[in-house]
Amino acid sequence: MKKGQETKSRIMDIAEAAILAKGFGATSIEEIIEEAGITKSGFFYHFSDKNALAKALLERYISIEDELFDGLFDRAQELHDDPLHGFLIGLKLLSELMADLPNGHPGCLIATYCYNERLFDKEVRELSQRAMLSWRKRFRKAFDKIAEKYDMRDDVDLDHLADMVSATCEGGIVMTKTLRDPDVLPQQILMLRSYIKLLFTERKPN
Amino acid sequence: MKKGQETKSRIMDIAEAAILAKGFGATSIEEIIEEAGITKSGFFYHFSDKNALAKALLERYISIEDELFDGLFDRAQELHDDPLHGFLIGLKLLSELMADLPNGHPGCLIATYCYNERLFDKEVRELSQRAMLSWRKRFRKAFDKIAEKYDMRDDVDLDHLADMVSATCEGGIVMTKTLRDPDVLPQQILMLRSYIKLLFTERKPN
DNA sequence: TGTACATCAGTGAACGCGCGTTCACTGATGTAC
DNA sequence: TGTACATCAGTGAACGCGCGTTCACTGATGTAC
Repeated sequence: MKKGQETKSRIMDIAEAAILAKGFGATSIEEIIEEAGITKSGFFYHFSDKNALAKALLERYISIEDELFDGLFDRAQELHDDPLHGFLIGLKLLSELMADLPNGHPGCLIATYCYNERLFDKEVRELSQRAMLSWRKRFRKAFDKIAEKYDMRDDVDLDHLADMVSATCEGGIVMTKTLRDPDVLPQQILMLRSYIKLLFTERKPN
Repeated sequence: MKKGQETKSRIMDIAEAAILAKGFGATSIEEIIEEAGITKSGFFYHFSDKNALAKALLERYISIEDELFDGLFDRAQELHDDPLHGFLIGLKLLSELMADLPNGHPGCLIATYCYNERLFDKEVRELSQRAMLSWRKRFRKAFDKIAEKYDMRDDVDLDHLADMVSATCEGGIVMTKTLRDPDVLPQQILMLRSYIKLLFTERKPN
């Protein structure tokens, strides 16, 4: 990586950690550059203003998260070609990944941003929104495939079921952070897994 | 209500709304007093410093939320004396209550605080933690009663199940705020209801 | 290989504004006798 | 009922600090000929 890019991503790492712990408005450029070991003008060389930092962080966060989901559920599907069992394995892998974070999940950038919405311009807010909708679509696709093969014990909307994946992660993260207990998030993911296991039932051959 | 108390709670209303939309650090005393129509010294007459405001807001939020849960699930239990069906009615009522908020849920103060943790002293952080644990205990009690009468289709820990109520609310709120869609939170509560309905199954008479 | 120029990755100093907090004060209301 | 005093619910002015942003600049590296 070129020197400029290396500095830029270091700024972003520091900023992200600070924002997840104090919110965007309470995170000053001053403290970021102090930790990064550059001057304030150095910061403004990389970001035109503070909002540009917010946008860059969110874009990076979303693409990392997308890649993570891609890799995880693709790999799970390789381990078991049945759509339901593949998805259940995916959730197990996700739970294990979250359990492996030594100090618990540091927080979801989209959640902080939603509790800081008034600070951002329309562009950033729409970026969050699009990401949430893309995750709905992603999981909806998986549930469509499952529903082709399995009957459902309860008549629930598959979009709502898809949203449950994001909601469980967001809720689990808030609880893990509040309780300072790294286990809550992975356990909540396993609770979601339990629901999906119960919800879908082998289709009777007709 | 005496005049001082009336002003104090007006300050708190304005502050809470601002904090849920911008975070604690980005909410200035200046903007609060402007909206409240008092001077800055008037603010400091009611709160010794900004942290005292944070603490007062959290205490009020927790006690309101506690009363809400008490009222709701007590009433639900009156409507159906079976512990499972009473609880399912409670979740339905909760979902309807959330659906009735015209602009969607404004946000959970505990969630903002967890994403602003570095800004608060130990006292405030422990207050959040205790509230979360008390909700776990509250719902755990309800599930214990249900589990006395019903078998479970899946062997899950009842503390984790109890946590699922808070996690669903927190996750649903984050999604509702991010998507600007008031329906997501109530629907997620109904998804939780669907899980609980499937999880518990009539005990065979022995 | 040498030179001229362009781009990269910053530095240093200054700016004006708004922030949280303090302090001496004041007018209105309540209470004791 | 009148008076003295205490408490309540604030006001007004001032403070020093840190914030985001701008601007003219610079040394190191890369590229063209």
